[in-house]
Amino acid sequence: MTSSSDVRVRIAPSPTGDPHVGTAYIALFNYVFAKKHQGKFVLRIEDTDQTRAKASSEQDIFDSLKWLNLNWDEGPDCGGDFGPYRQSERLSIYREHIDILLEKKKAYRCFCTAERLDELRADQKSKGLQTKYDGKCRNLSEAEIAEHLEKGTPYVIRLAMPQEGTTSFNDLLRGDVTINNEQMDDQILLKSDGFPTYHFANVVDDHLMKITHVVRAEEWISSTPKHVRLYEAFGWDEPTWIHMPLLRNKDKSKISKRKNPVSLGYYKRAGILPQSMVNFLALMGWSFGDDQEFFSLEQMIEVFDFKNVSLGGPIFDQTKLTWVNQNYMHKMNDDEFVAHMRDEVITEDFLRKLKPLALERMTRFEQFFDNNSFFFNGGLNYEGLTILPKSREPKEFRDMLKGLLVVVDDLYDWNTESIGSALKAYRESIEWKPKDFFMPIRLITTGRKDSPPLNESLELIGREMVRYRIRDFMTTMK
RNA sequence: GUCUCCAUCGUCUAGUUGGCCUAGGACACCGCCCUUUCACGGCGGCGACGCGGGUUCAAAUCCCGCUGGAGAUGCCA
Repeated sequence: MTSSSDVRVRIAPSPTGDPHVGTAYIALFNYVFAKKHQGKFVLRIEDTDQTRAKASSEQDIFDSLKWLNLNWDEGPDCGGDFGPYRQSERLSIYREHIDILLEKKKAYRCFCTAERLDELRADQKSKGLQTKYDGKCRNLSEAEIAEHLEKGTPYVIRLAMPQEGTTSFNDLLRGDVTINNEQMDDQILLKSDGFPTYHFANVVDDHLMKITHVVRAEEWISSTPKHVRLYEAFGWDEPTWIHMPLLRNKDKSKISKRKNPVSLGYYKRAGILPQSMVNFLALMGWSFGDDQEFFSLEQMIEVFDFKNVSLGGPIFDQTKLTWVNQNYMHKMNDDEFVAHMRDEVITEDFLRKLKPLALERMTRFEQFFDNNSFFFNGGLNYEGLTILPKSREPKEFRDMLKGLLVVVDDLYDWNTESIGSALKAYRESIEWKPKDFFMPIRLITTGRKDSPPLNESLELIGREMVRYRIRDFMTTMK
């Protein structure tokens, strides 16, 4: 029996984009559980995907979590006894642990090419079979392995899963979960670029960082048996597994940016107070008891118990979030209101960015708010505006906007130059006249024809709000 | 397709050891009141145990099946 002060939990976001509301959701429950038991809350950055990791995103994660007051005890910025806390800085640790498994014959080198695996998968799929590695490299002779290594054939390391029997684990919220081992794939642990996969890095790090409770989202349930087998291969004790429900879109699918704003930055920009967000997130799948809907982080910690978690995936409904926020807003005193307007809404930083766009279009300062309201607003009102170009059908206009959303999503950096070149490239690819293309975008994102230069405006409005307005407009055109 | 998880009002949920549930609260919506307008606030209304079998004196609550939803099935996490 461990004493409660031994509790150690973590969140492990990957720095691949705007900090996600789902990250905050899981962070909240980890944080509250840690505080409840006087334990430690660890922040670990999972930057093992070289193709997707984005440098600025790590700082954004820090900022977002701090904004919500979900402060961590150990992490890349503040250190701790079990660092480093950035997976890209732990490569040698993973190497050592791979060697242990190789030595124990629990893992093996796989020299199969990506092409072969694609074909294998396609073949299995066409036959209605489960897709899974066929074990070709599982029993290579020492000589064959040596030959491949000699030639420098790229390879990955796979875990040798048991091929019969079952694997079970106990989830604190769901009880025992068992799967047949035939279902289990020989999970890749180390990619050919030498980086570990999530599954491997995660297990190694959780063990070395002495994580006692893995609190993560439901989407991980199906890979937990693999993790269990990994712990077993090392001879380590498993943590307690706790799989929280998944936040959902309106259509019940896993929450996603294509269907719902998911960026914490968006909600901050949209005027949601951090305590509103935390309170609302807590209401997703958990209840305070006694029908109490409003509570602080401190109050939540006081009464927290995983027993009060309900397992149905909650729909992230902005209407209720707004209502929670309204409640907190209306409680602000004069000082709080002034401070918030000054520090969060009409900030000095924003005014400085706005000045070159706004000033030359004004003859009196009284025009400031009227001219620039769309920089501060959320959704816009399109009444009285003719947005659809005369020469285009609604259907193709809609398709253009769908493509535009993808362009907005896929843009790596969000600034005047990158926006400009991306829009230009997109327009050229679909061969629309500039007028048919740019004016509707201007109208949709700013709500007016006489707004400042488009690229600059879009940068200031922000990626998330631009995406929101395009989607919002699309719903109005039915 | 296969595996796994889940299942109370449109939405978030209470219901935790079966009876006090003719299923409670909140959001949204509708109506009324307050009010020179709007908002806030107050009062009220609408509205759910997915279906079928068991077990039991008694089931939203336990068991089985079905159906439905979701996730996983990636050298993403």
